[in-house]
Amino acid sequence: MREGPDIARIASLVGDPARANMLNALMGGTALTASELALEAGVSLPTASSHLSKLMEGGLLTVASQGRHRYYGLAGPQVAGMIEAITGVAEAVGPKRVRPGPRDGAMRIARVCYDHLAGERAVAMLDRLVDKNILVRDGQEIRLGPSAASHFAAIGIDVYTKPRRPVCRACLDWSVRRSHLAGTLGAAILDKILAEKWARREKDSRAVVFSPPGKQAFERVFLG
Amino acid sequence: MREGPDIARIASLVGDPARANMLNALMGGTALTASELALEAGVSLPTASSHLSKLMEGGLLTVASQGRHRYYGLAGPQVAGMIEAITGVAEAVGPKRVRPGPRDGAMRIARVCYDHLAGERAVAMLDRLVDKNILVRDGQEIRLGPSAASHFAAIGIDVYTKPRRPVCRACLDWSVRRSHLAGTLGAAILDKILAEKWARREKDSRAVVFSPPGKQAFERVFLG
DNA sequence: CGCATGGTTTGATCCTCATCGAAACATTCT
DNA sequence: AGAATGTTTCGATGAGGATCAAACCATGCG
Repeated sequence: MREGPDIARIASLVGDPARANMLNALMGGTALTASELALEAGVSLPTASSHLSKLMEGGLLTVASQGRHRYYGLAGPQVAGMIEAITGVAEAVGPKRVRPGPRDGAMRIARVCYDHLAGERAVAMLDRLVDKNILVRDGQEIRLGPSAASHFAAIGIDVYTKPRRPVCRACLDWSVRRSHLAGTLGAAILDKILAEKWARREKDSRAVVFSPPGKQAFERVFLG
Repeated sequence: MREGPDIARIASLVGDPARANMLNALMGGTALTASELALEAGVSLPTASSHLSKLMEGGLLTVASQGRHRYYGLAGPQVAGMIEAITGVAEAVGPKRVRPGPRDGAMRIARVCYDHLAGERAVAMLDRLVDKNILVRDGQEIRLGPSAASHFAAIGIDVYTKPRRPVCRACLDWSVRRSHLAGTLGAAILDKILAEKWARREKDSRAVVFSPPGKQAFERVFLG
């Protein structure tokens, strides 16, 4: 009956279906209002509000009040990583995989993980960037290589403008069980992909689907 | 109200204090009997049995019957990784850190993570092994370097005898937020450390405490 | 065999917590 | 100011599930 950090408290927060749905929705990276989350979770507004305050108190969420809207978002990358880890286990032990459906395939290839790209394509990208010595792995940390600044500047990404969070971080991928790129650079790359319309977010899903020309452009820039 | 893998189901399994205590105990790596786990969780035997069957059904545990004993253990490294991830969040958001006590410090330095060593000392070891090119990072995977076989053979660890699991794996450390070494090699090294009596398991804890000469020996072999 | 020990099943109890309707509060728009 | 929309609080209801005592299996020992 030893006592460590209160793991049961955190897990039970995620353990309610309504709250799990909310967190899943927030894994999309965009902050959502209480009403949107209520809809997402399939519960009434008061119920959702109650859940949200519990998640807030548990430190899993942050909120930004803008006028009469309150935008809820995940508290940070660590929380996102935890959700991914739980998802991985659920995926592995879940015998309920009745419909591996097309959307599921799309998720494996590319999806949003909090604020950056995940999935096979993202894993391949990080591998290639490390191969080309543009990024350098240093344990769990990832550092910028000598040619990083010029390389990313060439495609319109300034790696020095957002000093708050670490620029690069590794994030474990639940579908491939390898790392992909997180941090501000990861976020900037996802922005770029969406801004250039190389890919679009699937409606009501974390899946990211590339158009054929978009896929080519992505491969030319990041896998070439 | 999209439906992914059943994350709430898994999280709610971990979300009960009794079950969380059991899982925590099993993070020590050794399989335990139902009675031991009941004691660990602070509940009666029937209650524990009920919890254990739930965890089994959820796919988080495996059991091995030996005579009239039933030894329960974690289902695999992925489950262990999930627990570590949840622990990390609980640690981060937990304002309840009333007593950072000495045992907590020992845990940060070195502890057992399922079947291998974790903590600052383990992170330092992996860094050094990679620096010396004995191991080679390849994304989340870790491969053996050219001199690996001879290097480990010299200290009595045969890296080719256990082909079932991957030899090396990276595992994210919750206290340092960097990777340490898992896989069969990680397990073999922990075995070595305990066999040579360089360190001993703290009673009723995951902490691993090195004796002064043991620490020197460890540093000579793995950090030299 | 019969007895002890480890483990599970059953049944009953109790309590937490998810849920929603109604009302209160807040903010923005007209 | 008043209406409309977004959000939280309050109160009551209900269901799920954690708990243990007692009875029930199973294995090992003499």
